[in-house]
Formats: sequence, structure tokens, C-alpha cells
Amino acid sequence: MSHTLGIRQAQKQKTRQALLEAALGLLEEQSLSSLGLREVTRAVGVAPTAFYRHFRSTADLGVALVEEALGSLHAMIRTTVTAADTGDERIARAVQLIAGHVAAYPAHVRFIARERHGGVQPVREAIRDQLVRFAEEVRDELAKDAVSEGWSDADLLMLAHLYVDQMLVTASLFLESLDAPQEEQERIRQVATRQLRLIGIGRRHWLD
Amino acid sequence: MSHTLGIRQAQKQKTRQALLEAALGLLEEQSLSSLGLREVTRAVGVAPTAFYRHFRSTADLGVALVEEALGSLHAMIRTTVTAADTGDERIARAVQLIAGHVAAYPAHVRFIARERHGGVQPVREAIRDQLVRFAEEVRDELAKDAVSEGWSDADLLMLAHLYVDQMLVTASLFLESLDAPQEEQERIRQVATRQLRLIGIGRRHWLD
DNA sequence: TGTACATCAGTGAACGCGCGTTCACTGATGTAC
DNA sequence: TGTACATCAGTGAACGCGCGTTCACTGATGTAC
Repeated sequence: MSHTLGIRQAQKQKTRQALLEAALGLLEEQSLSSLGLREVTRAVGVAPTAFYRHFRSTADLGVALVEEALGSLHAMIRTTVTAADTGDERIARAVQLIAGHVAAYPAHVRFIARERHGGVQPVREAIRDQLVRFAEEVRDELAKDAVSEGWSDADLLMLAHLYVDQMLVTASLFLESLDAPQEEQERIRQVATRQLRLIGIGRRHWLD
Repeated sequence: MSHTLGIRQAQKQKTRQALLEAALGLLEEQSLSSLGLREVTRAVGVAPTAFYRHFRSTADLGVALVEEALGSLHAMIRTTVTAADTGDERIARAVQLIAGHVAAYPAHVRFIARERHGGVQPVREAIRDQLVRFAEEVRDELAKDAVSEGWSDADLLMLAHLYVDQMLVTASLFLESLDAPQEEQERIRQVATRQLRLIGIGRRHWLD
């Protein structure tokens, strides 16, 4: 044992986490570029000045949120793509995975969708960098598949980006439908499934 | 003649247009949810109170910008999809069309990409409604094609949404590359071309 | 064409308010002996 | 284990500033006769 972080460090981490979570909550109804430092500290119940012990600015906090939000997406994306393959039931399972993730972490998904093209440059860059890394991992997964025989590395990456973007589009549709009737989610699920199927068909015939 | 709008109406339209353009410029570096009314009037050179003669709020101005920005995209999308078809040169032409549009109206493209998932609900809804209309038009274009024989209406709409989303993804990549070296734009052009080609292949084999 | 009145886009002063940031501080936690 | 000092997360007062909104106004444009 011996090094359990210390009371002071532990408390600091707790406050930092509270700030991140409060910010994520406030960002459901606005963009990062209009999020106020005082709003966040008020929501947590600490003095405004405490903010500076953890972040330089709200933009800085945003970059930290990218790590957190995409960390949770990380595992999901890999699994989805491994499943997204060509088989129909595997595609259906992948779409269910996305829907489940959106239901489990709606604020994370909203944050990424919103700030990917948002008004805060460092955050946009952090998201773009992570998505590039995702695409590279997806490419590596795709490369393992027999269907990928004869594919160039560039084309695998091209397809990987198509999958990643398609996943984000689908996730944001599920997000919008969270308060909608069941049938709406079912409709989105069906469209997404068919889109992935069409891409899968294109993939199988790419080298014809 | 007789009804040339009147001096007063004409001047009012001019001011309104100046407000819209100033806002669009300011939105290159921030999101609508943080855009201030005074910022906009300052940029135009009118009193803050003049704003209220034209818009109820910045959100209201945002909705007006959606019409303007998507109006310019409208023609482009139709042409792109008609071209996007299956032939390789037609796809290349479609991608060039997108690149050209982004170079001609970067602020419009940025606004739509940014506010599509942004923090202002009425604006998100206005964009979503317009994109649904686009997808329906694209579906109608696709239906005319011989390749679409035997396709259900739902599947044509599914493909139309795939094309519309893919177009926006590509447009926002071109946008990010506007200040990048020529090779970067060339790379994006090539990836986008291959993605459209893959989708086209999936389309041709959909009913196999 | 000229006159008298109505309209209304844009003005400018004033308001209360919450913002980000600074600063010296407090008191619990950590460390050295 | 106990003591003396150092560290540092969080405090609270204070600041100057720009915000959105209100209001009564002005003067050019429009309209009726």
C-alpha cells in the first residue's frame, strides 16, 4: 500500500471531477464557448477562485472533458467495428451497441458532437486528434479481417474513417431521439443498420 | 414599376443584411450561444437597440442565418448528388463541386457544421428540418436513376441521408484544410472520392 | 405640387447584473527531525 | 509519538467591464387630401 495518494490529493481530484461533471451537465443546454467559470463553480458549490486550482480556463476544462468523453467511446468504437463486419446479425449488434452507449452516456456523446465543430479551437483539435487515433485503430481491426485481403493501407484507413463518421452520425441521431417515442428509435436503428449494410456490400465488392 | 419597395424598406433590409453578415463573420471564432447582440451591432456600426428592429434575439438571428446558409448549399447538394451517381468521373466532379462551394462560402459551411449540433435549440431544429428536406430531394433525384429500379422508397431515403451526411463530413474536412497546404486538400479530395465510390458500389449491389 | 400628419428605423442615456481575474487570507494536510 | 514549519486547496472581498433590455426621443420617409 503505502501510497494511497494522500488526503489532500484525493480531495483535489474529487473537486476536479465535480467540476468536470458539473460542466458536462451545463453543456447539455449550451456550447463550451458560452460556458462561464462562475456557472461551473456555482453548480459544484465552491468559490469561483477555486476553479483556477484545477484549470486555466473553461477551454482547458473542455480539453480535459474530451479525454473523459472519448475514453468512454473508445471501447465502444472498437467493439462496434469488430462487430460491424459484414454479417447481418453482427451489424444489428453493432447498432444496438451504439444505441446502448448513447443511452448510458448521453452527455458524453452530446459534448463530442457539439464541440467537434464548436467554437473553441483547442477542443476541436483534441477531438480531431482522438478521432484520427480511433480511425487508425479501426483500420487495424479491419486489416485482420479476411475481407481486407488485397486492400491498400490507405483504402483501409479511408473505410475506417467512413465507419467512424457514420458511427458519430448514428450516435447523434439516437441522442436526439432519447425523449422521442420508441418507434422513432426503432426507425433510426433500422436506417443505421441498412446504411452499415450498404457500406459492407461496397466493401465486399471493392476489389471486383 | 410603382412598387420598388420604398426607401425606408430598402434601408431596413440593408441593415438587416449587414447584421446577418457581421454575425456570420463573428461566428467563425465562436458559437452562436456565446454571440452577443452588442458585438453584432458594434461590427455593423449601429446602436445596440437597433438590433431589436430586426430580430428578437441572437437565436432568432441564427434561425435567419440557417435559411441563408442552406439556401446556398441547396443548389450544390442537388447537383452533387445528381453527379454522385456511379460513374467515376461524375464522382470526381461532385467532390470538386463540394470543394468549390466550401472555398466560395466558408462561413456558411462553418455555421451549419457548428450549429447543427450547437447549443441553440431553435437553430438546431431549423437545420435539421432543412437537411430532412434536402434528403427528400436527393431521394427524388436518386429515384430517377435506372440503378434505383426495385428499390423501396424507404431504402432510397436511407441512401439519400447517407449521401447528405457524407457531403457534410467532406465539406467540413475541406473547411479545416482551407489554410493547409495544397497536398492536404488533395488528400481529402481523394479519400472523399473513394468513400463515395465505395457507397456507389454498395448501391449497385444492394439488390443482389 | 404643396401641406399637415402618421409612421417607424435608428438613437443614446440609463439600469441592474453577472462576468473573469487579482489578492491576501485560512486552516487542514504533509514533512522533517 | 510529538513538535515546528511548509505546503497548498479553497475562501471571500474587491475591481472594472460589457452585457441585454427599457425608454422616450428624433428626423427622414410615407400618406392623405
